[in-house]
Amino acid sequence: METIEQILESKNIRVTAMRLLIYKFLAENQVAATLSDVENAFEKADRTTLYRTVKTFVERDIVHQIDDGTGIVKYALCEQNCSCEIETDLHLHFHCNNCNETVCLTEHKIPKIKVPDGFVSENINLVVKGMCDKCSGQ
Amino acid sequence: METIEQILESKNIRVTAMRLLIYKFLAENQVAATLSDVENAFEKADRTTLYRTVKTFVERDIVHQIDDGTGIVKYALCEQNCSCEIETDLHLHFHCNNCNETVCLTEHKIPKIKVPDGFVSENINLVVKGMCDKCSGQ
DNA sequence: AAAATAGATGCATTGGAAGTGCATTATTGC
DNA sequence: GCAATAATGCACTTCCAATGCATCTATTTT
Ligand SMILES: [Mn+2]
Ligand SMILES: [Mn+2]
Ligand SMILES: [Zn+2]
Ligand SMILES: [Zn+2]
Repeated sequence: METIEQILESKNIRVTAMRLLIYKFLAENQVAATLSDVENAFEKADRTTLYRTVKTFVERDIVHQIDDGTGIVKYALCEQNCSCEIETDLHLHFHCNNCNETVCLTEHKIPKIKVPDGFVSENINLVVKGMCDKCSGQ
Repeated sequence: METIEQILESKNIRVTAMRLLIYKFLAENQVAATLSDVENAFEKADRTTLYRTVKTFVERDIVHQIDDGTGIVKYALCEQNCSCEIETDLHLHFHCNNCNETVCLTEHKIPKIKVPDGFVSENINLVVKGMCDKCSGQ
């Protein structure tokens, strides 16, 4: 079991108090978080610091960015050993139109998608919208 | 062959000069257009009018809104008889990371996607990112 | 240890895009 | 033509992303 410190260091991210806190926040959160969510969790911290911290995490592939169609970017921790590139890392995301929460369905990989001749697929974003388990009442 | 006037009227959209122009612009455009694209095409028109015209088109299901992950909404005409809802209308979109253009791949329908128990799928957004045919050099 | 360097954080400000309230103009139905 | 209704235009607001620069902190070098 790697500690958070080790995870950060393995990605050449300097360990700071703030970064540890933000990492923990994302780790404890079951749903993808917006920057505002992070802000609300750390009211004393500066918005820019939070913004840049999360951005660093994304650049170093320990957090992935989710575009669920709401127009507001959401963030979630990557799985261990995720490279954020290989096809096997691509999972689908579910956005609940009722509670507005977005979750990673990491077990649900994205199926092979055919594209026309001449097009080269490098990445795939798949978002399913509807009613989440909590909101559908079962 | 329906005229544009007939298409608008069939969806209870009043025919105005501006709306005809915007419709034609979208029809001639092979790639999905941002609001800025529309603005640039009609510099004399007011931004709000363009915004609300496109919005009306979306609400009446003659234009669909595309969220390709760039953070900027894009618009494209729906196909004839599109309801924007039925599963058979859902096609995939391709976003080129090189030229930044997004195109509808209307022939490529979105495959069935399984979601976990309790989740109810109502809509699916599938965007493939990579290199388009023009940019890949073939 | 002190100095030098690099990196992180905080504050102020900017920019872009979406959205709205309200006055004016055009269109429609009578 | 007149009244009602819808479309358009202008001004303004809100929201989030992003950046320049000063300051503080940690690391490295001497
Ligand atoms: Mn995810
Ligand atoms: Mn499309
Ligand atoms: Zn929900
Ligand atoms: Zn291209």
